[in-house]
Amino acid sequence: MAELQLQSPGKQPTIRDVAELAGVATSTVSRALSNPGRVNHVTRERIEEAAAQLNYIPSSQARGLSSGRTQTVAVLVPDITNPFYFDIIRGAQHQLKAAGYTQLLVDTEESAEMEADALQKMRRSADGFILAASRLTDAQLAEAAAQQPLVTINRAPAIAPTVVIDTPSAIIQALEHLVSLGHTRICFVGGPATSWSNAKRWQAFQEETTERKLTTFSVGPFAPKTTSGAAAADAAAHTGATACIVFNDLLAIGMLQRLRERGIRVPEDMSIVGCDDIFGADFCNPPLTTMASPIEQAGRVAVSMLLSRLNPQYGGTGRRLAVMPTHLTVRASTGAAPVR
Amino acid sequence: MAELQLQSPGKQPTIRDVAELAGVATSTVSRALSNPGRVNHVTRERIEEAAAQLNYIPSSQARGLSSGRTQTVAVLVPDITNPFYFDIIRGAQHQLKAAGYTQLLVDTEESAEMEADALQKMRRSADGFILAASRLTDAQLAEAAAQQPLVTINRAPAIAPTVVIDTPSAIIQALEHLVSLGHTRICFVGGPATSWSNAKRWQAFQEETTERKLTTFSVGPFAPKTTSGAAAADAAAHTGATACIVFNDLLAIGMLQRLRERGIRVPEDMSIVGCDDIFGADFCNPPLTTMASPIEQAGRVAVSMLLSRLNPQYGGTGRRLAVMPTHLTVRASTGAAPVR
DNA sequence: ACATGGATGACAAGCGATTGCCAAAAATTG
DNA sequence: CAATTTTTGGCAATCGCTTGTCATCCATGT
Repeated sequence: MAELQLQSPGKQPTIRDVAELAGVATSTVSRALSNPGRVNHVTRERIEEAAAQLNYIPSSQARGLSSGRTQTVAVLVPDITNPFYFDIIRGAQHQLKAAGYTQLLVDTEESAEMEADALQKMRRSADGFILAASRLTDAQLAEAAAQQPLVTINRAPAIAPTVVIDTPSAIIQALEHLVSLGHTRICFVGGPATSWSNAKRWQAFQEETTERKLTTFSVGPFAPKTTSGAAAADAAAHTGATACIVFNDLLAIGMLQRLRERGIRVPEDMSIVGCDDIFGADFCNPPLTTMASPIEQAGRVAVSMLLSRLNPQYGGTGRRLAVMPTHLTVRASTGAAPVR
Repeated sequence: MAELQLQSPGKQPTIRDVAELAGVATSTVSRALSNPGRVNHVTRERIEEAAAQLNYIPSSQARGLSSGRTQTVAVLVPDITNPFYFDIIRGAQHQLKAAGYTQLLVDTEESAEMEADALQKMRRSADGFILAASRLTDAQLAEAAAQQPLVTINRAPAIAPTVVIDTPSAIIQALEHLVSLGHTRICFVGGPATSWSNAKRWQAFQEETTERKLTTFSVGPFAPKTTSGAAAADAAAHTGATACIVFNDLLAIGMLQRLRERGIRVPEDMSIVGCDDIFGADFCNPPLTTMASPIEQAGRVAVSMLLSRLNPQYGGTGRRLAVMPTHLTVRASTGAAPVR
């Protein structure tokens, strides 16, 4: 492929070269390429042949300049190294590529400011945004949503179209599981204060434990990283709880390590339930009981929602909310409550 | 910030609006913004003020169209969900952002074809490319390198500027470690056939084991995923080796799981050494002895090399090769050879 | 006070595509 | 076969910015 690359490397063929070779006007080439059906079948074939021969690739810059669209979607995640997000990233990437879009990945480093900044700086260069676990305030988010098309993941609906992972219901499953194992003193280990998911999980935890008349504790907030696990483990152990429901797997895995160091056995002395079922949850020690969800699918759905908004002609339901189901995956980090 | 957003949402301010507000020509605005020093201090301030007031962001499209540069670099990785790469991605992202560039992330899904395709399709939209663990043949790579600026990571030098992680020397360290533990029958568990790193590691393994007169085996190739670990573990166990040096941590972690299932104890019956020290290597069971390297730094260095090529005026050494040091991190997956 | 040179900033020509408009050609109809 | 409709494809304006060219202006040296 690409054998007759005789032009000097720097010179890319333009639409004019193609038009000349095919013996038509540039506008015809443009239409043949981006709006087939508007051009004669034979002519189009001739044009496509010429384009292929020249190894012509339209300049997305020029295309964007005149059409106003960039065929690009920016995906903002708080932490690129958090395995939770790369399933989202991959899901989004798949769906975007299928639709001929390019993905712009931005790591906002858990900072609302960087997030707002990226949103602002890229508003010209992206047709739309996917905000995964946005750290923005409701007001900031509303403002951003007013300026450009965006879809959020794990964020309050109503402000913008959103894909939520139904962790509250997973919390209930987790509590049921723990109660059935005899636990009555349960601790919630909280994630970032600005995380909407965290708030929802905490809320579900409170409601459910109150109803079941369980003794509860809570510690946190902690950064959602394994390195915060030590502090979280110490705090949780100090409460006297026999089981913990942890904001996410990263934190839970960090706790596992610390508890082991301290000689607190999991699950004999303390049961741990994580959330997300990320890469690593199945091979840590002990393997983590966790609330699993179709994260990659969440990424795909978010993109679909965004694209149907960007290209209303393709139809699409235009729904503003998608809820992803979750289920508890029981592994070895939960067990019967210790006898007192 | 951005309080007087009175324009209708769709209409972005252009350079003309800024020029008008500041009372100068558009060209002056352009120069003031992208080439300060070419414009009077006071005038520039006035322009900057006007720009800020209008919340003006230059269109990267238009800018790219006339300048020929896109201020964008594409980073191609074989598998976005492989933790090894996200350190590279993050390193690259940091360095790119610092230089005012945008990162385009592409997951080539371990496919040489997708890689070549992306390289081709994006040649107009990116100023340069970073190819992490390229799966291209030497010929394809040479062709690509002739068409556009690119830097490879973990790929033969000479064809293009490269950042290599010095795993061969790490292999030697690993062998030394295993020999000192009494192992004499060692198996190399190979990664993808198209991986240059794999070839280099295998070569180093062979040379060193020959010199030390060790009994060696090799199995593979295997896909670098935990799911391939089962097959790899079975094959390795079958050889009768007492220790394995595994292409990467992903595969090694997969093997760990399988060996456990089969009742083969690690490290009592079999020692395992991984490579890369990825996320998870420290908390798997048992924690993995592995060859660690500054992966994020590799990403940063690759970007630096690329940028100094794209912007020769900024100087930069223009070196074509950077070697990242590695060292063995001993954890619990290696131990004394079993007594026969 | 005059010539000189360096800053400064206005003008206008592109960059490579898209797209509205319209004329020519082809297909359809009565 | 003429009249009408539908297709087809060319012209040229336009998108927002960069940049080469050149006139103007001011500070400097003599």
